[in-house]
Amino acid sequence: MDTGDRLLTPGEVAALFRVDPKTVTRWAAAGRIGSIRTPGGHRRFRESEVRALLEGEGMLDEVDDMGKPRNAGPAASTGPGPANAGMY
Amino acid sequence: MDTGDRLLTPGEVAALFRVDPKTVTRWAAAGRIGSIRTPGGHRRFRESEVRALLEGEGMLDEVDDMGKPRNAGPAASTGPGPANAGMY
DNA sequence: CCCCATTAGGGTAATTCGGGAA
DNA sequence: GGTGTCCGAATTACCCTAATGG
Repeated sequence: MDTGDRLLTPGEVAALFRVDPKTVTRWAAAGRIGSIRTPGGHRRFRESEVRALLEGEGMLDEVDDMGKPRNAGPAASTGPGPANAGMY
Repeated sequence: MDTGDRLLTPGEVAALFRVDPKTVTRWAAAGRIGSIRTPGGHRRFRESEVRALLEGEGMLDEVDDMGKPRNAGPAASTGPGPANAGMY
């Protein structure tokens, strides 16, 4: 099923994370986030991947104690998946 | 669905509370406030949650319960949003 | 074809992180 | 128990100009 592979621009991702578009570009350059390059060299990011990152991206299954239930995280799409997470 | 709240940087939250950014970081580490991490490891806080904390609406019960929990809710994480405990 | 907003790239300053000690 | 400050290191933000996208 479609994971919602809508492509987002660096500016969109930057607004979601409250960071500078340049920072998003740096993440892609560092391989922290999957990126698709246009023939011209510009980057595009997958909406599903960005969303997973925002939510805490976890492959951890965790339920809420209050509020509403939340379905499991979406399967990775075409990216290398959980390439790297947590490296400081 | 979307809370539609902006994300604040530790410095912003620190200025709101008149405390050190380091203190805000400790609150997040202690799970007293929800936090979203950037792929780089930096923290972002929800404007709505910070506002609620400033108003004092975050916790309606902070009486003596250090030894016997009553029903004060098991320390939700992000509050209105999906729970996600940061950890890396 | 031209127009305008956004993005890429490099470089430098400011902020944040993490742990430890006051 | 909680907060403010120190340190080194990493990450992020803003400066610029040129190219890409629509």
